Amino acid sequence: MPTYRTDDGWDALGDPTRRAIVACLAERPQAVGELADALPISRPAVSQHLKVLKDAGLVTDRAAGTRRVYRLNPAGVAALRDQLDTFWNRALDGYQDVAEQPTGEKS
Amino acid sequence: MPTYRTDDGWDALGDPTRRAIVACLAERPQAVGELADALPISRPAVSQHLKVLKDAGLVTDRAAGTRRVYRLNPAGVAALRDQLDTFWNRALDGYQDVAEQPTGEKS
DNA sequence: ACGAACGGTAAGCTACAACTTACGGATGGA
DNA sequence: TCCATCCGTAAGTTGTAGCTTACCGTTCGT
Repeated sequence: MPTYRTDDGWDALGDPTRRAIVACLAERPQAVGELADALPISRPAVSQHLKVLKDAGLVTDRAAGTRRVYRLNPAGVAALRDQLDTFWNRALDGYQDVAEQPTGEKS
Repeated sequence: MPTYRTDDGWDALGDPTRRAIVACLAERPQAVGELADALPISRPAVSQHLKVLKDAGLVTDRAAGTRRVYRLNPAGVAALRDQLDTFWNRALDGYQDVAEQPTGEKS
């Protein structure tokens, strides 16, 4: 049972190429061809990544004629940020003291 | 040149097992054995993941006798969160209008 | 000082996922 | 209506990353 928790977006952003796509889309909404032209990978590859990102709720697609314009989904990004905040706060909760004071943790 | 930007922490959190470790460490600092006992993987595997997380600046280690206590690094988590915020803000910046208006992106 | 335990590293195997080429469906233009 | 373009999917290959077992160094307890 090697699956603890598929937090969607995390898996999606775990890939460098996908992060590059997200970065491109962060600048402005773009079509698949645009992204493929800006990245060193083929169009099909971009499509697949886009599918993953869309499945993760990080991007949304809009049909514009024969083109398909993808854009970032602020809600999805916000969800990730929120989760990160949780980790962060929880860490600070039981750490602040332990972290600063290496209370001479000899045996 | 298939490397766009290795944002450290992203690659680290891209793995479910590593996310589980982070979750465990978020609760409280723990030794390698503790983590291995809580997870369905061997100790060496935990060590390797810990190494990746440490290299990414997401955790720090403290020697406690024969044990090695690892803890989350709030700064590392904050860095991720900050970067996420950047994406988020940038998206909102050039989207709100473009998303609604398909400004006739003909060839 | 000896024994025991904990943790990190090395080497190897397996599985997954990212990328490619090829194909088909759909939409726009002439 | 016919052609061209764009996108998504299918099938296949390859690289890599995660896991395991085995070994070694280090540190504590007796």
